[in-house]
Amino acid sequence: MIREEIKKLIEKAVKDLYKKEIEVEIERPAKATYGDYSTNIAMIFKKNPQEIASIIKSDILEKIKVKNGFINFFLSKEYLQKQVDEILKQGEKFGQLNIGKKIKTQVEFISANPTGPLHIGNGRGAFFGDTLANILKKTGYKVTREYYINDAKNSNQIRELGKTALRKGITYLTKNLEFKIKNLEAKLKKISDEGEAGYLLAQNVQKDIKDFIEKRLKIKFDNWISEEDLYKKNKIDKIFNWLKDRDLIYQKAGAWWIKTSEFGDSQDWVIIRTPHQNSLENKGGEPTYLLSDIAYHKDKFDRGFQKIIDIWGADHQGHVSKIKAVAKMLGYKGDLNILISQVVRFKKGKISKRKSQIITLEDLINEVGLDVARFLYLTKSLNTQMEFDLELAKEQSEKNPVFYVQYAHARICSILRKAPSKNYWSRTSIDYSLLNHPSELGLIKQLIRFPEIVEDTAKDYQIQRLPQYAIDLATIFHQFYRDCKVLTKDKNLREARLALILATKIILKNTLNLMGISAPKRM
RNA sequence: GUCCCCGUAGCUCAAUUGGACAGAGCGGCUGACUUCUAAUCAGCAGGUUGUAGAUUCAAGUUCUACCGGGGACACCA
Repeated sequence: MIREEIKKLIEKAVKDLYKKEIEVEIERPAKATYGDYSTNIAMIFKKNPQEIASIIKSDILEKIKVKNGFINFFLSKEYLQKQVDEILKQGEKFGQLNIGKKIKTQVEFISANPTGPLHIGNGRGAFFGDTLANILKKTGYKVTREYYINDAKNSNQIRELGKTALRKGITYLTKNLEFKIKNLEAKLKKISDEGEAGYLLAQNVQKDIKDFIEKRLKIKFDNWISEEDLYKKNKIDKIFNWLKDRDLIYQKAGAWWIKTSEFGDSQDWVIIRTPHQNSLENKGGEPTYLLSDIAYHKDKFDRGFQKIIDIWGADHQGHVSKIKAVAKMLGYKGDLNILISQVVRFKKGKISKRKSQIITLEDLINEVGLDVARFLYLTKSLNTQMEFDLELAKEQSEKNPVFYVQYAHARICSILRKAPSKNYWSRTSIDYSLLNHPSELGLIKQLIRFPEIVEDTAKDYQIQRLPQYAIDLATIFHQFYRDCKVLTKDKNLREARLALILATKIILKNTLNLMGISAPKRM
């Protein structure tokens, strides 16, 4: 990557001049006129930028200029022209990095309760998680996508669902569930336990969720982990004993508490409730959600994931410090990231009254399509509270920037279809030095940013950078389209430009692929 | 009351994690289709970044105090 090369040049210059080993940050200047890359190193270390600039020499650089204390670098034409060939040579692999070094990585996301269909809030974790997993894979991590199903028979939500199934309550009653309960009527008649009934119904709901995720959202999970399974496999008992043996839990007022306060959390928490007086069980009360989640995380750690990313909804925010403390307690040495996606809110007073109050993710997809939905979510930082109403989404879908990006791709395909000779892919015969127009060079500069975008995003998880890059690339391509006719009579120029748009097509498609958005050939 | 997130153009959101003149889309207003796709391009208008201080070469970004919005503070999950 060019950024790396420039970084090394400066570090060497600083070392030669001041005998100091330092880590240099390379940035993109705010304005293209300042240069292609820049560094603020002189300001930080209070040195003369001109002095540093003057001893840097490289044939990838056309010139170096100092302005406002920044050292600005301008890439040479020859270097840029060569990059087109590089992109064609690497094809889809361009931008593939190895910063992950095949580290076993898990991204856990969505993990919605199996009590009803996914809602628009779930969409956020869904698209974010899927895209992040794509990026981590692209940067050399060995990624597993995982979905955790909260289907424990003894949990409140499943028992409540059971009540609904047994017609003892209306907590979760919706038309959809009503229908399912009717279908299960025969089986439910033989069940009296709420947990069992809830579990049966939950499995049915979960099947729909899974279908929806795979077929409509086009997200493919590697693992679907059931909480109830953790119970069946005695993982809850095991972790309890494990903690007890190590004196990490204690009994107080009839309940069992875990010593999270000794590992960075603000307090200790209950993991086994006080048994009820009339409880038939004598081994103690029921485990809380925290204990099964500890068991689940222990399971993750034991499976050897060195990097774990949990993506949770805002309502789980209070759970973060607990699990972080638990990770320390269990001696996890890997990199545990817990990302909280802020709420997706409806604009007040604009929800249509005729329909049901809950708008599902499926409603949204039906209304605007998957590509628009994904783009709509991905452009916003996870920390932003999204304001949402279906009207706005529909309105935005017609004028959505995703079409702008896809249109650039379709345009390229159209030109390629009309190209008279089909031998533009024989790279060796192309004279790249003909790509001299500012719009051509500008396009190449944007193309070679792609690996940087991927790298930065793999490091800071700021996914919104991706759609932004796609829009910028489309804009620069459209400008090129305006300025430079590809299918000219001059064969050499034509083929050089065909090579350039082919490279653009590769990068556009790569970017869209990472976001899980289609790259249409015609529009 | 304590903790977390947020407050940026009329609206929805960005801003390379402390950098250069705060940028996109939508909406508004002007222009450009005999052309490789006008789902495009060129241009104009729109801002005291919630308020007040502090830190420094440099603050939308860090710190403090307020104001406002949301979320979390269970022997729920």
